[in-house]
Amino acid sequence: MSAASAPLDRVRPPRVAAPLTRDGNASARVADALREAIVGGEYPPGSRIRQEEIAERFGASRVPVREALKALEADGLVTLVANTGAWVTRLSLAECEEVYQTRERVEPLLLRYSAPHLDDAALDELERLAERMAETADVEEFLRLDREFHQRSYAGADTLVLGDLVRRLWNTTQPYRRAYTLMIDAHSQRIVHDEHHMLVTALRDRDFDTAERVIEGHIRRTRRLLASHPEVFETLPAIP
Amino acid sequence: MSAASAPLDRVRPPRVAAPLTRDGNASARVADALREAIVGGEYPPGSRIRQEEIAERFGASRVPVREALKALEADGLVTLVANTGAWVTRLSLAECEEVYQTRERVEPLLLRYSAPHLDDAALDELERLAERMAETADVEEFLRLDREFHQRSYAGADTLVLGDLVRRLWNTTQPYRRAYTLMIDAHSQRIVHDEHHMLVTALRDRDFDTAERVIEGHIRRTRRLLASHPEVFETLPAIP
DNA sequence: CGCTGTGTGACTGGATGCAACCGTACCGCC
DNA sequence: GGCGGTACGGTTGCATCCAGTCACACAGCG
Repeated sequence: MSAASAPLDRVRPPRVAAPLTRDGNASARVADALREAIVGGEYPPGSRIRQEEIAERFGASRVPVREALKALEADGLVTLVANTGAWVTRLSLAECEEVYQTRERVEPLLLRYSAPHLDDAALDELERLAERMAETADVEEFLRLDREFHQRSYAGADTLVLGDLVRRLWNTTQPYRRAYTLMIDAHSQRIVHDEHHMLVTALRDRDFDTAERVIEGHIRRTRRLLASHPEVFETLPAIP
Repeated sequence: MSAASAPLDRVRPPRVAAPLTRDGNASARVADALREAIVGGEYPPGSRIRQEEIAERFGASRVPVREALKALEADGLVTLVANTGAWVTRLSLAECEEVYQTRERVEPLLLRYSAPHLDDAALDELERLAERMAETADVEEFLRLDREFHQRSYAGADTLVLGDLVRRLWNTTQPYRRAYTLMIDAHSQRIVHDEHHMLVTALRDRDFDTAERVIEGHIRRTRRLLASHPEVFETLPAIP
């Protein structure tokens, strides 16, 4: 190929840095907004996504919408079929378990990256979030707090690829977490609270090995709980 | 939003299935070809990618090229900067170690999915690949065989998300694997061969725990070897 | 009454053209 | 001679237009 000659070619691009909330880029803006809408439950798994509808909704043309869909496809959030359309990715129980097993292995690593950099203020905030989770009865609030709790526990990691990976895994499974959160009883909720508390305690003690084990067990228990509610994956019954 | 009314909306899309080598889709074709070109070393990390050049090369317009770039960005292979351009993602040593540590945790899991479904023929093929690796002196051949060896060891996994994840991790680190392969000595190469052989043996014995440990150690050792050659990441010196 | 073939509608995919932005180089000024 | 401002070239980003494809529905046939 033609050797790099123009000076611009040698400019170092900024490190990927901020995958969320970019600026003047319509394509990225649509991608972020659509991702948020899907994760927020507005478009449930299996629902059709029409390019024109999205374009009109976000005040853009269909071209940036298509680019956003391509990006979200790579994220695993939507499934594209050539010449046919786009749907919000629907996971089977087996696929969801895959994601959770992956999380069991990966999130302890991310926690290991993060933990040493969490100061007392951050840990206090974690504890406060855990308390608020125990008090709320609203599902959406519970999900939001849960997500923020874990995200903050990873906030100390100045990693670039691992954080994105974990975020992707969370995003793709968010709809199912929502569905099963609706059906967990007070006892299970109590266990979640205890595990979060154990995590904070381990982090305070600078006992990172224990912290890793706690988060791993936390995810594993959730996976098993989810597997015991397969009906979550059978809504939207298979079409003939 | 408007409730799904058109019958098409309820059609179940085919499972994500084949992310590689799709058909009439120009965008996907460009993405695959460009991915292969990057992984193949034709576009080294840090090099500029001009849309028009790619479009002309693959006989397409700039629109599918941009969609392909968006997908590859989500794959972590290219880095896009708004209104500026696209570059092949360049990893720092720290980022590369992140990817390798992730692989250490994830690939044993994928192997666990795959191993039970590998029959004698598959294991024979693995052994044959390992032997050919020991014989070859060509770097590209070595890399190709190594990739195929590991890919085949995961071929039994009928997983959908994990396989893609591992493939992504391999792709993003391929250039660095190539760079350091050029500088490993006969002793290290011998160790690689032994580890591959140990893996096949464990698989033959249906000793999956050992297989997991072997693959984990294999990746860890490679990571450390790579960390001992930081000069790999200092080519293309940082621009002022 | 059930099945097959064809027509129509709607959506997606791609190409072209234009506007906006960035980086570079040149020129004037301090 | 060094520095700041400005004009230019090149590239990216987006909107519009057109062609291709798929799904659905209806008519015709067995």
